[in-house]
Amino acid sequence: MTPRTSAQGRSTAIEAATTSVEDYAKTIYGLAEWDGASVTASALARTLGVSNPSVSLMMRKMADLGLVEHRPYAPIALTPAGRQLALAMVRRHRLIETWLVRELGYGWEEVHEEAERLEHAVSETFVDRLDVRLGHPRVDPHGDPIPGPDLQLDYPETLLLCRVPAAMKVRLEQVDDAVPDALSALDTHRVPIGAQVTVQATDRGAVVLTPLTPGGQDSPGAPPTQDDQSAAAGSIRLAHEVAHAMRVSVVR
Amino acid sequence: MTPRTSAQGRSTAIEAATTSVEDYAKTIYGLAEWDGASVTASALARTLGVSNPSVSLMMRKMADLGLVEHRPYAPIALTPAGRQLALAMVRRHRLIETWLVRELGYGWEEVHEEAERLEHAVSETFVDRLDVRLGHPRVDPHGDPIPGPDLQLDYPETLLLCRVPAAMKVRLEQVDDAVPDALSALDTHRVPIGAQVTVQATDRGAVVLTPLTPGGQDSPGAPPTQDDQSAAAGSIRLAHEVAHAMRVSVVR
DNA sequence: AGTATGATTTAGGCACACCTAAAACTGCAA
DNA sequence: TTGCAGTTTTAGGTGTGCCTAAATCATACT
Repeated sequence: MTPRTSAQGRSTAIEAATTSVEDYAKTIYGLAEWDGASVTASALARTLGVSNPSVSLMMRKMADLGLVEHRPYAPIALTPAGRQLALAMVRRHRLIETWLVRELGYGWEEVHEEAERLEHAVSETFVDRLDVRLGHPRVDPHGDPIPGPDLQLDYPETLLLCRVPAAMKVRLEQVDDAVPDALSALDTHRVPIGAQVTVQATDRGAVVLTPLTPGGQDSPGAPPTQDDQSAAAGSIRLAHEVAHAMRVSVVR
Repeated sequence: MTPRTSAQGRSTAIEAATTSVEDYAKTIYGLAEWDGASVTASALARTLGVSNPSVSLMMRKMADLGLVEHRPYAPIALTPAGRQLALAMVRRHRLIETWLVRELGYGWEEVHEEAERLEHAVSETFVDRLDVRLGHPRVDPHGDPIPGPDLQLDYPETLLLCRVPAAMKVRLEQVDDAVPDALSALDTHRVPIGAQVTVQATDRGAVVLTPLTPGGQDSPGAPPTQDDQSAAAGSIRLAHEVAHAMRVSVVR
């Protein structure tokens, strides 16, 4: 897609961002935010589904644009401008997802792909009006916090579920909408965002847990399904990949 | 934008359409539909804001894709597949515009640009759900008919306003949403879609007319503005360009 | 018929974003 | 300390879509 053309070109670099640049910024931010680790070129390549050389070239370009800090062979970090861009994209993405679920009847597992395309096509005006219409939501359907119009983002203190020690009582706060397996796991075990669970055991990243708030939001008409063995036993096993896609807060 | 990737690749050429191809198809269709004339390469270039050679190259590509009929130096016509693609884009565009006006508080003069970008980003699923939510509207806020899910399009028999002979009584049916001057002319003179007018005189495409249904949909609180001279006299002059952007039906 | 005028196509380039293959660098370990 | 394995960058190439400049075609007019 061509660069975003705006009436008043205030932030130069951010206005000049192409679809690709927007995706890179968002992904760098996501990796840093989610894992709290330093972002390597190859992690970025893996996440974006492109080759390492492509990342290398793009990092040079984005460094020239003043969006990333990057000395050769060193890890990658966003500059303040880059973080601005990333947060703007996150805001778009999460508002769009909220809208798709609330008003267009999408399931929470369907919205990611659609939002991924739409976020590059909408104007600032659009985002602001959507925000008003939705009543300035603070989190999206996956529990992910939505940056405000000033791009400020406040979120509760959370841990990656895969890093929670055994025997801890926690509340499910967020799921990564880009990991379908995580979404479907929560769906099939009827564990909604906000549910409390106890971590029973951990096994090299994989997690076994028990729901405390029973049944979640079982729809009134639907009888409890008996066809799920682990749910029947009250104990759920999540693969590392899946547990890595969830964030929880500690319950005192 | 990259080609539209679909789960089941049924119509090959249509699924492989890039944003540019979609725009070309839509524009060719628009020129043919609106004017009823044969579409030349340079008219296409002018409308799309690209150079003639670009059109030439793209026509070869779209001919290879089976979307247009084009022998060198001859006018351009869509194939049935090309028409399908164009109608699908028109459907998207008009449904999105309807939604922006109805639910996001956009003015009818703001929606074109936004829809122009969104129409390339949304999925078929999105369009269908939007259609349902809006209650299967048959026309958009500019009076333009919206193709159904089967891409069938039925519209009333209309004339370009700039071709209406003098002394004829007509009803305003459609405005071209891509012509801001036409939209603002109707706004300032308070002539809504559906209004009846008499064509007073024509002057090489320019048109002078008198409203018959007075006042249009004046908002109750707003007193009739006195600051418009021609409207006060009950007689409105539209430049050719503007009159060419409107379609009317004959009132018996 | 002959030519000028405008429409159209070919030729040659540029920017973006991606790729594979090969070279260069880093840092850990024998 | 030297070597090796993995990471990262450079080199060279592809596809899309656009551009300007130059050649070609079609036609309308003298």
